[in-house]
Amino acid sequence: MSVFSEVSTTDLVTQIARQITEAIVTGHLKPGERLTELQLSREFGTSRAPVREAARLLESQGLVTFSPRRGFFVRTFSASEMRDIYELRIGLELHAGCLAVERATEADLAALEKQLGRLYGTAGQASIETQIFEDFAFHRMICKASGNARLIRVYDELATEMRAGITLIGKIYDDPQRMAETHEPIMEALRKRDEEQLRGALRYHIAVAQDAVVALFEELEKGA
Amino acid sequence: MSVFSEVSTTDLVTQIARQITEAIVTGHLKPGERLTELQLSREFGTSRAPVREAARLLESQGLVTFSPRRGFFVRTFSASEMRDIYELRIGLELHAGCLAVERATEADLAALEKQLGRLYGTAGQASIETQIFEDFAFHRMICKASGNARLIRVYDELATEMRAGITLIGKIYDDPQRMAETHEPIMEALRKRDEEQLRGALRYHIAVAQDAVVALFEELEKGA
DNA sequence: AAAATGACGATTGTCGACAATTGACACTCT
DNA sequence: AGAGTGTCAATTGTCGACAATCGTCATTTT
Repeated sequence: MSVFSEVSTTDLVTQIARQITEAIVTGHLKPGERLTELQLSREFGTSRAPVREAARLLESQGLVTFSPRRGFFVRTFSASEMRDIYELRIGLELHAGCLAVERATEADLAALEKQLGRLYGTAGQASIETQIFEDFAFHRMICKASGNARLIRVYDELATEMRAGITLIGKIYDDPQRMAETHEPIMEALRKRDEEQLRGALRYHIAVAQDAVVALFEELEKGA
Repeated sequence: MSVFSEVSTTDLVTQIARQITEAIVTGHLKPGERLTELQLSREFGTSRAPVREAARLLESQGLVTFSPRRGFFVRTFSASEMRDIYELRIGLELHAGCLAVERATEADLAALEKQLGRLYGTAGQASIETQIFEDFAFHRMICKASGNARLIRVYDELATEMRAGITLIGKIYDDPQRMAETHEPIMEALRKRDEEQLRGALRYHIAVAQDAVVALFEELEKGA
């Protein structure tokens, strides 16, 4: 048994992709903004090649768009795209929930309870980014409890898009305390392992978020 | 109005990615096989750069895996991964079906009927690749009828993985005629726009396929 | 003979360079 | 002035090259 931990071999491409992703979901890079390869490569202190590969990764992940001979741009989300994303999320998360009802271990449930506590903890003090992060973490744990690795991958992609969209408009969580409370019906259904109740609770919870986000995006489009 | 059709500007990367994908799903490139950049670039008559970018695309799509300093390999599927893929497909397609029940136009339904006819048409004469293709086309049309573009993107990714897996083992559709017939309950539910019946029919249909594929993969793993 | 070591070929990681293309601006002509 | 045209800087597409690294196989050591 080795006493040494592995030396990090994360290649440049992955590192760059991560940094760009972070910049996008935190709103540091704004939708529609152009990603100039040369400029980025200079900032990262690398050549253009790794930047291009990283950008391609993000493209297939839907975070940036690519136009031949014109380059990469931070993806813009329309209201209808956001509607689609949330609609897909409903299907995905309800499915995950049903699986979780059958498969979740006691440890999974305990972790969820703990995460719910963290949600309450964010009320009043944490930044909005932290609130968003913890909220997503809760829902991700439900997907995790489904035991389906492929499902989580899709969910993570969706989550990234949602975060990018939400950060864009900022104002979603007007009341953190209330935000945490709306998760209670979900947690309760999970405790009871009641599939039908969980489906209902999740569907309602996500639909509310969908309505809010879509409405904001429609507002945004009207203004533009 | 222009009389000229657009000149194809598909860049090298996309072309290469398509060709590699095709080679994988048709079994021309076998799982676990190494993708040597230099060799591929010579075959395509390009340099390594576009090949690398294409490979990265396929990686995030899950068709190839990437190991730093070792290169790209055609993805191998385990039985449990296949189970996850089909399990996710169930969630996805049932959700799509429910949406389709509400939203499908008469034209959508007519197209589905036509596609069902094509399924019968493949019986007896078409190659197994054609049968698989037409089968997937039918299910894709259900997703299309959901009107959710994001959902289709995920479905297409899953379909690619399923095709890659199925081609690997080859023998799934032992009786094309019967394969076509098993789609009848689905079509019937769509005609009646009966959500519950559609969910049941789809779930059963896909679960049968899942059982067959997973069993074959488990067989394969035992042998190896 | 088995295990450890060393060297070599093959392959990837990254870079800088050059041609091709784009978009914007200035210019011309009517 | 307005439409069209030409020019130019900025940027992308692609390439070939070189260093770093990995796997393999022969060699040495115990």
